[in-house]
Amino acid sequence: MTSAEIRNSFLKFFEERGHTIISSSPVVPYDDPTLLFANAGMNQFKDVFLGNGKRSYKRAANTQKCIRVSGKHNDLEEVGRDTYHHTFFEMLGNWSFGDYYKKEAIAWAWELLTKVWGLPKNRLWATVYKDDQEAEQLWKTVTDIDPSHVLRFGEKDNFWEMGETGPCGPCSEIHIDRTLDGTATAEMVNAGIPEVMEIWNLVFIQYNRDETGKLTPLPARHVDTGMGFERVCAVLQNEKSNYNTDLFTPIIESIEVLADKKYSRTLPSDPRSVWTDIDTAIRVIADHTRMLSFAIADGAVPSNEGRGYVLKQVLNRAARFGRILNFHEPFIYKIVDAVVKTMGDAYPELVQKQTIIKHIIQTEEERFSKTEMNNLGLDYFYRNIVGEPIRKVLIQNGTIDRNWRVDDLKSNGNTIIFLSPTIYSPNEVKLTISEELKRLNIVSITGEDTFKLYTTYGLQTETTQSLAKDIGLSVDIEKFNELMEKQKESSRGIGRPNDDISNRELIHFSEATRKDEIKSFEVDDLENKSTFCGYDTLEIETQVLRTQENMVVLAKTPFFGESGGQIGDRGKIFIQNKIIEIIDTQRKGNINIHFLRTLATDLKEDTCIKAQVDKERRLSIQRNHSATHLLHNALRRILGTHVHQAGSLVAPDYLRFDFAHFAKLSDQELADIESLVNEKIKENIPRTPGLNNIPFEEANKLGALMFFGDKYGDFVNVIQFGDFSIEFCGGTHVNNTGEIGYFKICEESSVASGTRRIVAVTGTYALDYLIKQKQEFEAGYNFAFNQLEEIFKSQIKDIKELPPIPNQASPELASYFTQLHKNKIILQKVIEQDNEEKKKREKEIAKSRLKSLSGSMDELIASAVTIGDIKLVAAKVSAASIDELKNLGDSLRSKLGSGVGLLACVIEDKVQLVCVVTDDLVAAKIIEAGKVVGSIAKIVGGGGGGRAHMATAGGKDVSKLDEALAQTKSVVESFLRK
RNA sequence: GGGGCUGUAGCUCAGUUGGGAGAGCGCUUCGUUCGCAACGAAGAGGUCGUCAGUUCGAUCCUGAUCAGCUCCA
Repeated sequence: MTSAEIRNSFLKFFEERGHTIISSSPVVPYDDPTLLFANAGMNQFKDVFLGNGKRSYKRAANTQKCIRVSGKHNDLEEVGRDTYHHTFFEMLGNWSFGDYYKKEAIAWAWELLTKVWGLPKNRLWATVYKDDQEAEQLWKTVTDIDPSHVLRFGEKDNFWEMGETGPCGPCSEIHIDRTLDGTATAEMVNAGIPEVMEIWNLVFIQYNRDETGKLTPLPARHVDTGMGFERVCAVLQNEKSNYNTDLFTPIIESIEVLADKKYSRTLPSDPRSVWTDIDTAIRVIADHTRMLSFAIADGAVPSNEGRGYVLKQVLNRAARFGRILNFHEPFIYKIVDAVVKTMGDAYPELVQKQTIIKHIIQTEEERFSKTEMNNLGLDYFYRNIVGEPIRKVLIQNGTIDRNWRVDDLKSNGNTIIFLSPTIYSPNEVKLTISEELKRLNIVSITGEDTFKLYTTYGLQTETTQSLAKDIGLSVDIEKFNELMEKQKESSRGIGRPNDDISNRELIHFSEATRKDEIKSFEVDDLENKSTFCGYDTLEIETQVLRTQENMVVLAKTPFFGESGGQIGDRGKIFIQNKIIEIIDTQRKGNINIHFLRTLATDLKEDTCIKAQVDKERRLSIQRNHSATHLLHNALRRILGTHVHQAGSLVAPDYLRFDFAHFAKLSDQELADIESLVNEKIKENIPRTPGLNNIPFEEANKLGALMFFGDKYGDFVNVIQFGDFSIEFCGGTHVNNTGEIGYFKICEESSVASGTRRIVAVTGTYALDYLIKQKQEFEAGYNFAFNQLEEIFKSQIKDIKELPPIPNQASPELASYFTQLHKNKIILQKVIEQDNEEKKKREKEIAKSRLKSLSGSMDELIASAVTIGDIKLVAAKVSAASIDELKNLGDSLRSKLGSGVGLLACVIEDKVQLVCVVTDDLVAAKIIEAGKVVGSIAKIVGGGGGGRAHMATAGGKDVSKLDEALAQTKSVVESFLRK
C-alpha cells in the first residue's frame, strides 16, 4: 500500500462509520498563544472538550499536520539520529463528541488494523489504564485479541491529561511487535524498545480535573484517538525505518542527486560505519525540509522569536548537517520541490505556496551562511578565551605590542598566530596553544565561558567541547548546565504578551484599566437579553439592563464594543433632559458594556433612554476598517499570500496593521500597495449585502479569509467587496469602497522580526495628513531657502508652489502626494549639495586661519618666560572652535622645541583651554599637561584633563580667564617642585 | 515575554581612570618597479546607528529608540 492509499483507507473507514472528514487545521495555530505549533489532532477541538464550543457533527476523523520540536518526548537533537523521530508528522485520528465511546472505539481500531490493513493479530498488544476494567473487558470481548496481550499500566503510560486541570481520562494504546520472529514479551511493551512500538492511542475523556486535583465525571464523554501516520506507513510497507517509506524516499532521492551521495539506509542499530554520518545528515535534511515547507505554507516565517525562532533553529540545523554532505551554498530550498511532489496532493497549500516557500528558505539559508562565515562564536573562542591570556603575557614581556591581534585561527588547529596589523609585512609570532596554556596553568574552559559562547554567540556546546579537546582543555559542562537551568527558570512564567496601548487618542490611555474593570461586571445571565443593532442603525430608544459604577448594559445598543481590532464606539445617552457621555464601549462575551464619563447614578434598571452613537467618529472608524481589508488583500496580491494578519487596530484617526512578512517593504512595494488600494476605492465597489449571520459552511464556500483558524461559531459575518476582498469579520464597514475617499500609508516599520507594521490614514485624515505634510515641506523649504547659496536658490525656485489642496478626500489626492514627495527629494538633494559646498569652504577657511594663527605662534614663543630651563607660553588666542584650539596647541608644541604651552580662548561664553608639553619633558616625566590644565581650569570654574603631552579643559567663568593665565607660571612651578 | 552581544572610513575592524578619531585593505595623484596579494610618498573619505541626559568636555557613562546576531520561554 502506498502512503496515499493508507491515508485514504483510514478516512474512508471512518467515513463509512458516520464520521465527518474534516481538514487538518493549520500547523501554525493563529488563535492559541499557548501553543507554538499544532502538535496533535485534538488541538482544533480543544474548545469542544473544554465545553466552550460546539460542532455540527458528533463524529469526526482527519489527518492532522503536526510539528513537535521540544517537549519531554521529543528533542530536536534526536531527530535524524533514529528511525522514527520527526519534527513534522501527520496524525490520523477519529473523534466522538459525546457520541460513541470505548466499545466502538476499540472495536473499530481492531477492525481497521487487522481486517482492513491485515496486521497479524499475534503481533498486536493492547494496554489499558490499571483501573479501567471496562476497557480491559471490552478488549477481551469485542475483539479476538490474545487475552494475554492486554496489559495494565499506571498513570504515566495510560492516563491522559490536557494540562494540570481540565478534561482527562484513561487511554488505551495499541502496540506492535516488530521483532524478527514475533517473540516480544509483555515486559517489552512500554519499555522503550524500538522493536515494540506504540502505533495508536485511544483516549477516553470522561473526567474534569479541578484546581484541587479532584476528578469529577463530565456530562458528555468523548473519544480522541491519534495514530502516527509515518509509523503506520513503515509498518504496512514492512520497512524498519520511517525514512524508507514512500513518504520520504522521493525526498531522499532528491538529496542524493543534489549531494551526489548515496543514502545507505543504515539504521542506528547498525555498527557505526563510514556511512552513518552521511545517512544521518540525509535524514535530518529530509525531515527538516518537510517541517519548513509545511510551517511556511501555513504562514510561519523564520525569525528571532517564538515560532519563527523554531523555524530558524530547524533550518540552521539542516544547513549545518548539509555541510557534512558538502553543501556550501543554499540547497534546502531545492529540496522543497520533492516535498511538494510527495505531499502536494494531500496538502494543496504546498503547491499553492511553493514559490514563496522556496524563496523564504533560500533567503534564510543565505543569512545562515553569512553568520556562519562571520562565526562570532569561533572568533570569541580563539580571540578572547584562548588568545587573550596568551596575548597579555606576550605584551607584558615585550614580544608584541598592543596592536597585534590573534590571527584568524579557524583552520589552524593547535597553533596560535599573532599578527601585526600589516598584511604585507607579515610579522608574526607562532605558538603552540596547548603549551602556552599549560604554562599559564589553564586546564579547562569555564562553565561561564561555555555559557556565554552558547547564549551570546550561538556556538554549540559540542563545538566548544571539540575545539577545547583539540587544544587539550576540558569543559566545565556541569556549571554550564547549571547556568542553563537558571536561565530557563528565569525565562519561565513571566508575563504573556499584553496588548500595547496606543496614545494617539486620549481615550486609549485607560483602555487597559477598562479591560480590567469589565472583569468584575457580571453579564453571564444577560446572554440573549442584550442585542447589538449597530450594523444598521446608530440611534435607538431602549432600556437600561444593568449598571455598575460607570458601566452600563442596554437592552438594545447601536454601540459597537471593541473587538477584532476595531475600537469601541463613543456617543451619548439621552435621559429626559439629561445627556450622559459614553466614552468607550467594551465587549464581554457577546455583551457590550458602555463606559460613561460619570458614575451611572442617573441610570436605574429599566429606565428608558435614547442611545446615540457619535456618527462622524463611527464613519471614520468604518472607513479605516474597510480600508484595512483592502490593505490586507493588496498586501497579499503584491507581496504574496504568505502575508497574514498578525494584529490590527482600527481607530477613527488611523489604522494599524501588523502582518507576517520576511523583509522590509521597499518604497516601490509601498507605492504599489497604496495605489492598488486607491484603485479599489476609485472603483466604488459596493459591499455585498446579506452576509450577516450566515452559516459558517456557506461563508467558507465563498472562500472568505480567516484570521484565527477555527475560532468562529456556526454563524458568522462576512465582509465582501466585489471579488477583491472577502473576509470573516464582525466589525462595521462602509457600504461602498468609494466612501473611504483616499488611503495613505504613513509608516512602515518592524514589530518583531518577521512581522511588519503599516500605519495608514483614510478620508479626511488623509487630507489632514497631506496638509500637514505640505506645511512641513513649506517650513522646511523656507528655512533651507534662506540658508542656501544663490546658485542653489535658483534651482529650487519652481518647486515652492504647490497646487491648492482640494477640500475633499478622493483618489485624486494621489497626484498631490506624489508631487509633494518629488519636491521633497529635490529639496533634500539641493540641501545636500549646498552643505557639501559649505563644508568645503569652511575647511578652506579653517586651514587659512590656522595658517595665519600659527604664524603668530612665533611671536608667542618669543614672549615666552622661562622657569629654570623650561620655556613657558601662556596666552589668549582667537580660535573659532575647540578643534582649532587643539590644532594651534599642536603647532605650538612642535615649534616650541622644549617647554610648556597654555592656550586659552572663549567660545560660546565658555573658557576653553589647551595645554601642551614637548616630548622631551614628557619623556623625562618632568611635567604632565593634564595636571597643569586641570589646575588652571579650577580657577575658571571648570575641570579638565588629558594625556601627558596634550590636554584640554574648559570653564564657565570668563571673567577669571586673565587671572588664570597670570597664575599659569606659579601652577607650573608648583608641579615642577614635586 | 525575559536575558546576552554588536553598530566607528567603501570593506574588515582597533580604540578604558571621559580630554589628540585610528589601522589594514580599497580609492585618487605623483614617483619607483615587467611578473608573486609589487614598492615608496602625498591625499581624499567619519552626524563614532539615532535621540535625550550627566559634564567645562561624551565614540566612551546613564536612559530611550532603531537595526542586526544569539540563547531561553
